[in-house]
Amino acid sequence: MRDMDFVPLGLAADLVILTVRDGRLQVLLIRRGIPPYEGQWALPGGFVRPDEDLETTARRELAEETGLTTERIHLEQLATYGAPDRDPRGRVVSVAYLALVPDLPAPVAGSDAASASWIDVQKVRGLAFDHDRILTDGVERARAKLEYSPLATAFCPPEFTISELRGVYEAVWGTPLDPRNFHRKVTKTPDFVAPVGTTTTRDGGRPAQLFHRGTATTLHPPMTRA
Amino acid sequence: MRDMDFVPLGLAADLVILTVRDGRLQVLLIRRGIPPYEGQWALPGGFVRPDEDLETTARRELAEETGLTTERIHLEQLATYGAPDRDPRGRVVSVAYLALVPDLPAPVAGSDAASASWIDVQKVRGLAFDHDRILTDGVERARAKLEYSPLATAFCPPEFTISELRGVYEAVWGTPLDPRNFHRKVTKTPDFVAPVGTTTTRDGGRPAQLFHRGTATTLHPPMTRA
DNA sequence: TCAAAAGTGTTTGTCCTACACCCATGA
DNA sequence: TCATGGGTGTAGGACAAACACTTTTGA
Repeated sequence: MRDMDFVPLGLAADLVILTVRDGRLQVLLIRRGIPPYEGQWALPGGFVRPDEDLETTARRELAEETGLTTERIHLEQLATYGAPDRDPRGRVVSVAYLALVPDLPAPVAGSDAASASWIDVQKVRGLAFDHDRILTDGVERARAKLEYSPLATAFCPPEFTISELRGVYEAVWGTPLDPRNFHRKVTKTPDFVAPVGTTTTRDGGRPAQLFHRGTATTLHPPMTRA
Repeated sequence: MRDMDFVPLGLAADLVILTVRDGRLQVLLIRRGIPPYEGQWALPGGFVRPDEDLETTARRELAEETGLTTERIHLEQLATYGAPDRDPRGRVVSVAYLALVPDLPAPVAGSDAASASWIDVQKVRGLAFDHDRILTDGVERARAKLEYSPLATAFCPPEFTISELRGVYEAVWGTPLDPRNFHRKVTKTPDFVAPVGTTTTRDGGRPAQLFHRGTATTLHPPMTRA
């Protein structure tokens, strides 16, 4: 690093916000109200303010788009995209973040002027800028992380059943899993989940135990895709 | 993303360049010749030029510091660091890259004015800026990737023996591995390595087969740390 | 002949898969 | 009572750790 050299450029934080709804992996997109790419779908995001940390920007945008208290939301840096021609307005470097949120009880309200919607990840094509690529990277990250981390719980409400957790894996990976073996594996992996002590019949059939997140940060051995 | 908003800021690419020498994991550091942090060790890096892609900046710096043709060098984006106060000169956002290079036959020459050295990763402390953190993240990434990718070969010359490859794992992970089981596992994992057909006695003892990289991009099943 | 490293065989235990089977509820 | 999902048991196979053993070189 030599002299300071302030090239004129914009610094943005864009968000890949994923959730599982109706058994399908979905992403929160906004429809752009202004050029460039007016009318097209894009990832939510915004410019980093002076003296604002990158993650603070991301969390602020997340709160604006989802209307949620974001303290308990999983948010991690994904990657940075800086091709010189990625934004027709000029040089804009975007730090992308990946957020995993539970199926929201409240609708996506108050997301300023632009209209926001949950869209099936499978159906998304033709996003503005290089957002197709960013989304692909985010989904791939999420798929990989479910294998060796307890991150699937980030898609669940505070209390969940084992089959709800299984539904997350099936939606994100797009493959069916054996309910019996899944149950055994999850409950036997140390600190993956912890029993609450109560049961629910919201999934039908025999009452299922409720669990909340355990304290594990990595899974040994990992969960395996079919 | 709303209006263009060009906050004055510097955009830099910093490099965590790792190698394995003498059985130890080492990182390339430069001693800073100018303030801030004058005289302290830091990661090599430099500012992104206008209209230059981020990875191009990283590869240019890599070539400058190592004197190598960088085409065959493994280089991947690590993470972006943008705390407002991380550089006392002003707002500087740094995109960090991780490079894995073989034990260089040629010395580290021509790295402009600053003096560059290979330092044992274990012994590094007190780097300039937030470079301790960046280095830690880079080493952690390398350790994790050896498990499920054939990336250990990036530390090896084009032709290598199985025990040289094992030496890479032992150095990066800091644990001894069973030579017999390691040999079996590597040679039986499809497309991890491919036999050249010749042998060498440079490691002493019975001649060892030489291998080069296979075409695999992920390892199934993964290599396991002790 | 000996040391050193390469490479193979074998045992033992763990984990995964597949599926038979039983349990507890609502309709 | 039946349908539905929750949960346990178990047999068979794949794989990993540990280590005895053989092979091929240089000194």
